[in-house]
Amino acid sequence: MKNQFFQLSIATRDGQFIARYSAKGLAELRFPSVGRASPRAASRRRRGNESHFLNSELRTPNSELNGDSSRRLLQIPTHILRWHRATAAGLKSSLAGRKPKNLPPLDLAGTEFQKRVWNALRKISPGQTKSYGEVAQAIGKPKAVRAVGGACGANPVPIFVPCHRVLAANKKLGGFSGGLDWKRSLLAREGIEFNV
DNA sequence: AGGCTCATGACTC
DNA sequence: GAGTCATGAGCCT
Repeated sequence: MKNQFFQLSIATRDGQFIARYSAKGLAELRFPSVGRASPRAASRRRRGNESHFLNSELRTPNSELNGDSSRRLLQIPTHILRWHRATAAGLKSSLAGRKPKNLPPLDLAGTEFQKRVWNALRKISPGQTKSYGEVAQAIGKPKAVRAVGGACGANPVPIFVPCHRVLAANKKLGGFSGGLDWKRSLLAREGIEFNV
C-alpha cells in the first residue's frame, strides 16, 4: 500500500485549512475553500497520481484534532498525528504573523527547478520580502524571473513556503495562488508594506 | 502614471 | 513547437 495520503483539517479563525500528508511529511496545505478551488489547481491535483486519499472524518469545529474517534474511518499513524499537531501550531503562528517553530518535515513534490525556488523562499523570514527577480538571482538563474513566478504558483505548501513574501520589482503585489486577498492579508500580518 | 514591446526560462498540451 | 505565465526593463505618450 504505497502512495497513501492522509488528509486532516485544521480549524482556524480564518477558516478550515486542509493538510495532506505523505509518508515523508506535509505534502500539501490548502487554504479554506471559499467556493470552488481554481479549476487549474484541481486538474493539476487530479493528474498528479493515482494514489487514493484517506480522508479522516474531522467534525469538531474548534479543535484541530478531533477527539471524537467514533467517527473516524481509519487509523491515523501516530507520527502523522504528531506532524499534524506541529502543522496546526505552526499555521496558527504564521497566521498571527510570527515565525513558526517545529514545523513537520515537508515533502514537496516538484521539478528540480521548483524545489530550488521553494528552498530559496523558505529563507525569507517573516517581515522580509524579495522580488521575483531577486529570487531568480538567489538560485543562480537571474533571468528566470517568470519561471520563478510559475514555481511560486505551483507551491503546494503556501504559508510555510512563503510565496506571499515575493513581490514584483516595484513592490507591487504580483499574484497569489490562494487569491490576492490572502496575500494582502498575510503581508499585513507581518507588517510588510507594499504598493497598490 | 499608464501602455506597449520584447527578452526570457520553465512548463503544459 | 506553440502558447502560457504570479516578471522586468526600456521606451514611449
